[in-house]
Amino acid sequence: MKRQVFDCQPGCPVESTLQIISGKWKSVILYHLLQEKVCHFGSLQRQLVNCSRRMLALQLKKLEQDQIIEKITYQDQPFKTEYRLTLQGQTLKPVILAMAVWGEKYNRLQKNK
Amino acid sequence: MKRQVFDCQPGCPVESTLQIISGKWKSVILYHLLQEKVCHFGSLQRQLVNCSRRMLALQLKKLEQDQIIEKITYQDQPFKTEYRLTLQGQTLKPVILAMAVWGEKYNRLQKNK
DNA sequence: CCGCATCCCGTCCGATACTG
DNA sequence: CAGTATCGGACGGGATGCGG
Repeated sequence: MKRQVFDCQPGCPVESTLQIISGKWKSVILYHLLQEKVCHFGSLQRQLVNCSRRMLALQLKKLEQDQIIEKITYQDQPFKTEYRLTLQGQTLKPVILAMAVWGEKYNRLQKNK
Repeated sequence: MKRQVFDCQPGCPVESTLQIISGKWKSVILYHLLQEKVCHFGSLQRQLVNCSRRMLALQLKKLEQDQIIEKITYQDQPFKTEYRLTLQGQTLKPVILAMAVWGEKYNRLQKNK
């Protein structure tokens, strides 16, 4: 592993998780992949309205390098690619889900203000 | 709320959670507060060995503004401050715990490589 | 001990244009 | 449609020093 962005104590488990899912958009990408199983580059981009093409590609590549997602490219014209979670990536489900659940409750609280 | 760093779709729950817990060190801070109930500034800094004083203060302030933690200052010399989770902050427990659990498993996997 | 202000530099990231 | 290369401005975040 190259750089350790989050070394609190060596081996802090939260730190380890952050190595993988921190980074702009990563967890949101994972959230959509959890819901839809398979996503095209374009459909992801439509969901993440404020994420640039460049940024989306970068984050997808990192997730792929960490073996959280895998990519399948079809050479047809026009090109098409599919992204899906790996088995390893699916183990992140409880983490992403916990975030989604908390966020929903939080949104409801905010609305009543 | 001032800026929306993560607008995927408006109201995306994962995005809402990220508004609160994304940011360098925030979730690690919360992790320690969950374990120890009350932390002094200094003890937090000792845990987060690579977090500068400036950075720690900044993140604590943000968490305080979002009413996730609360601060108590004792005016004795030398100064002392205590941080603890608010009730609202305690609702983040499932999120942080899920991250910790995943990180532990991940660490064990890495060790066997 | 705790926390803020200032300075300053490295990186992130958006805009744009180009390729398969 | 999916992805890469390059550039330049914005911002994050470290170092340092001051003040409660």
